[in-house]
Amino acid sequence: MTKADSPSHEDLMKLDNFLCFAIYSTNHAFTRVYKPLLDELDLTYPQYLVMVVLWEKDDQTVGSLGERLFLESSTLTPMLKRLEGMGYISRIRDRTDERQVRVTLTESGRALREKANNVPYDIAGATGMKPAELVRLKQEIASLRTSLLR
Amino acid sequence: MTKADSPSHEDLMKLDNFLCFAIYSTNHAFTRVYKPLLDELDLTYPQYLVMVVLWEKDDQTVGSLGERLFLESSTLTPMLKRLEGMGYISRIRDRTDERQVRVTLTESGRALREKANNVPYDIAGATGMKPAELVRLKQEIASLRTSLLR
DNA sequence: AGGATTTACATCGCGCACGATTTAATCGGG
DNA sequence: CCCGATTAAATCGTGCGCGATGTAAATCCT
Repeated sequence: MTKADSPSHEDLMKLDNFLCFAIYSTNHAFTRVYKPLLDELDLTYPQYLVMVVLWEKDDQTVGSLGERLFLESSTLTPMLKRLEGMGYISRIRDRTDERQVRVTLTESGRALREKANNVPYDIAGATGMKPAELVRLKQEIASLRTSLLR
Repeated sequence: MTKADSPSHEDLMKLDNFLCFAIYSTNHAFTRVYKPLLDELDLTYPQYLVMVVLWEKDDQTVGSLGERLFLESSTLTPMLKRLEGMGYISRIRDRTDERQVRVTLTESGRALREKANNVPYDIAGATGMKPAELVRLKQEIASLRTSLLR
């Protein structure tokens, strides 16, 4: 394929030219880099993301967590039960609207934040990218996500 | 955060500033976009990636598929058994090295390629990006993956 | 007011995905 | 030639992740 041409069909059918596969495999790579760091906190990677959302804003419903993380209640409910079992959060039905479950940090959950302080720096280091590059790439990918969900 | 500063710690702890989350959530978004297209082929998204690898080069071992896709045998073995059950591939122990399993396309597996012809175009369309942009972004993300796995 | 509809979460079944372990085959050194 | 080490898959247990479905509460509508 030359610079001026559109990719040929043969090119498009090669795995290495799939943007989705780049994303897919890089996502797995991130999970592997996070693993040893999160093992210290007894968290999985998705559980860590939930904690990040709660550290940012405590006392949210299952629905609002799902909206933030793009996850369904069928994914979150079991995850939240595990986090509750570990003592990091509590799940309580909302008094005024019993359909909703309010998720709040426990003391232990708030304390965990300090232990997790270094994680973003370690990860940023593993990317080998400069902060400004990271921000730009992140933004590009986020806007791709928006296109896909449109 | 101003243009000249490094991100503050508070910034770094916000979910929206996580490159990993952009990747994670965009990966899920891709899965959703692929779903209706792949339903026609009776394939899941990871199964489709396996088929793409085999369409590119038939007759591979479980190990080489895993190297290509960054997956372990514990993931591939059950997946390959499903694809075999659907009649798209066959799994046969290598005569000369009985430790290896050779994965080859069946006639039905090769035929499926034609039915899948339009998929890359539909996906490219859903990204809303120009071919050249797609290639550049894909390359950037692939090199990020390389850094992470180093 | 009260039945129909909508909303929020939970449950279930299925398919990844991995680490740890197991099994079987091959390789290598003495 | 044989026994220990290595290699390739498979197996097992755990945790996402989703769509379809269920359940109960809130809301809507006349």
